[in-house]
Amino acid sequence: MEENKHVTIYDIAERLNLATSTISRALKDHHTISDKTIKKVKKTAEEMGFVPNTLAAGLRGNKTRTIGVLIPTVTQPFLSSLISGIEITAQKSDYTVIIMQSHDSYEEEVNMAKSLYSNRVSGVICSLAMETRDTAHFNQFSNNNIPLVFVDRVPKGYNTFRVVIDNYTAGYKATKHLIEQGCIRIAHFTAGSELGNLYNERKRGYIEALKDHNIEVEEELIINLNSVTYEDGVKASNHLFDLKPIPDGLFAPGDILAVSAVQTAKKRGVKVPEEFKVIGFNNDPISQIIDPNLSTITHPAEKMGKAAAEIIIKNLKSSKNDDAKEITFLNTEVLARESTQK
Amino acid sequence: MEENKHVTIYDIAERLNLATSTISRALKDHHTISDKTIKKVKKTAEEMGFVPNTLAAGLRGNKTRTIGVLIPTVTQPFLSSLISGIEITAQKSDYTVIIMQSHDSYEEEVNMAKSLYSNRVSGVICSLAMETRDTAHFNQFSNNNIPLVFVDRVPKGYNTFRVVIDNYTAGYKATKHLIEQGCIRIAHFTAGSELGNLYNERKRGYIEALKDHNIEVEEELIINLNSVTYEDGVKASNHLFDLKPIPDGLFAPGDILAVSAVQTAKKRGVKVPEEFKVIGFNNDPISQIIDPNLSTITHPAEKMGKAAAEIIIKNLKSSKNDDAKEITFLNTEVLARESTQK
DNA sequence: TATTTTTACACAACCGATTGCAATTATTGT
DNA sequence: ACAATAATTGCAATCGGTTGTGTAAAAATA
Repeated sequence: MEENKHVTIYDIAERLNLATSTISRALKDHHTISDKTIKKVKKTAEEMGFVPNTLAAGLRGNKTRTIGVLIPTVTQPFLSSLISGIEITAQKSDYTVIIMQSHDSYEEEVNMAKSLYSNRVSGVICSLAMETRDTAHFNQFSNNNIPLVFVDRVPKGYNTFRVVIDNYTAGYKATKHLIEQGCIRIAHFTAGSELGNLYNERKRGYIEALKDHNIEVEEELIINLNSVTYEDGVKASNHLFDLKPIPDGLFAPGDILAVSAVQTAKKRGVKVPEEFKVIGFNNDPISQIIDPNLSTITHPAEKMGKAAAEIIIKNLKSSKNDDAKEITFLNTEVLARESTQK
Repeated sequence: MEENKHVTIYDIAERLNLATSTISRALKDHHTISDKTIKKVKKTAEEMGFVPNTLAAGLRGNKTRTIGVLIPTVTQPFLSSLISGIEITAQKSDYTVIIMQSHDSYEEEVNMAKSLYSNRVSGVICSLAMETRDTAHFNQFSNNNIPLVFVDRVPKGYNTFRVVIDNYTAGYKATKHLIEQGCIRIAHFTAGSELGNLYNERKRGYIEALKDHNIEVEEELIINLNSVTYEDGVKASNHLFDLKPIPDGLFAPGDILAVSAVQTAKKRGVKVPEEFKVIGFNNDPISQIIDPNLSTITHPAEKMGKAAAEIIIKNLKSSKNDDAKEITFLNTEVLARESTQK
């Protein structure tokens, strides 16, 4: 149990009779240091087990090479894939990732944002909490020139980078797919959230698709959920199956909801897809597990993570204060599987 | 677009005509500072939008209140729940969590460990990569008195904290359950990994359970997988169903594998659970989605995360150099669902 | 009132890497 | 051989909190 104190560049400097500045430069191949010295320093550093202190460097240079990620939770497949993408890209450029969960709480999001700022992250990637209604807590980043990228659940009217899918089009595609499979009375689950209102967009797509195909929009078939959970999905599904006649299709803006509908249908003796076709959203793992396999809309989580991280890194490199905070749209596709088969 | 420079305690000190030391102490309610001053300082800090620089504090105090988490991936349900548990506990005690993924690669694990050390994390929670065969890269933590907790996939013969389940007993229970449900020829999938060999333990439990119930252990029914993936599960399952007669039960040490077996069974016309009963492991979300619902063994991911984080935090508080690195065993249970019904 | 004890705050070093600038040494040209 | 230039390396300040120690003022005690 030896108490190795951390080895610093001072230790190396002493050993080699050089200045710390020389060590510092040698370690990063600065051109003013001779090759001989560089080799010597690196060798000694290696021998002594030197590991640079990120804090010191970060404090001095005011850059930490750290990307803060602020998301509702890590346990949703979409979000953990998002993280994965961020992390892979970050790792390539030698960035570290700090992850914080808001648990969809506004208060926690505010605290976490402050904590990220406190840690002087170089950039921030965020997907908004459900509860969040204003974005003042993100000003500390914008004001200090810390690149900020919102992903998926993004605020309106806030000038930052955004990486999203076109939820309107996706909703349209999903609904159109159901129509093409023969549905004429299509139900829809939705959920209200003002800021990161991707459900509204999907709903808009749903409605437009119906209109374009001359199908009447029935308010009774659009069910507003309190939360996007399995339980609420079951409730809503039961409600649908209580109707007479029941609808013949459902566009659920999430695979969990879709699965809850399929399972509720089974319980109530409704045959999927014969009597009731379902399309979900996200292409979560469960969509391929459930029987019948769930048709769904792809949601390129990992790609979105990569894109977001790349924006941060690129922005940090150029460091020019682009005022143009572009929006990156990633593509989505219909995955036609068993649950919407004719 | 105002360029607010970060507000520091120097700024506050100047404004109030006080020393930075006073500011620093006032902000943390040091007893040598008068209440009046404390209030004044806090108010001003608030007004000026002061956010402490974690780096500076960490550098000086050599403690960052950061917990490093080093795991194979964040996308497995077990691991993302583990993170969730860690994060919840950390947040309560005002710790930050840094997450890094090894992607089951030894090399990456070594790099990530170095990076965590470089970030001077206060503690480390790790679940080993599949590839990892030695633990030398963790010595930097032990040697420097940085608490290290291994979770789930833990190394043998390395004196650190460990939070695990009793894989042997869990394997025994799972197998016993199958026997109780009437199985007499029980197959088992396993996977080889030397260091964090939880599969070996589960297998050991499987074998002992068979022996205790006077059932012959047939090598032919124990299949060694290269990886714990859906694809390899399908292969192995097909292999089982090629046997004559086919086994009547399977203990799969992971729900993905179990699901792959159930789905392969369906494809090949084998009825689950009538002809073939299956029990999985982990209680992943998919276990409740698949039809028939999968019997499984609970794996208290979030609890394990919490336990691990608590160990770190407790250890950091007492800071006494406990040589006793206890092992925390968490409980597992059989969840009997449809896939093993008589 | 004089003296001791508290109370409240200031001073300054410190953590470890970075970097502008000065200084030294080596190299080149004439 | 000597100035001029280039190549190396050293010096010292800096980032922003933290903390041991010193000190002046206020309060308590004699």
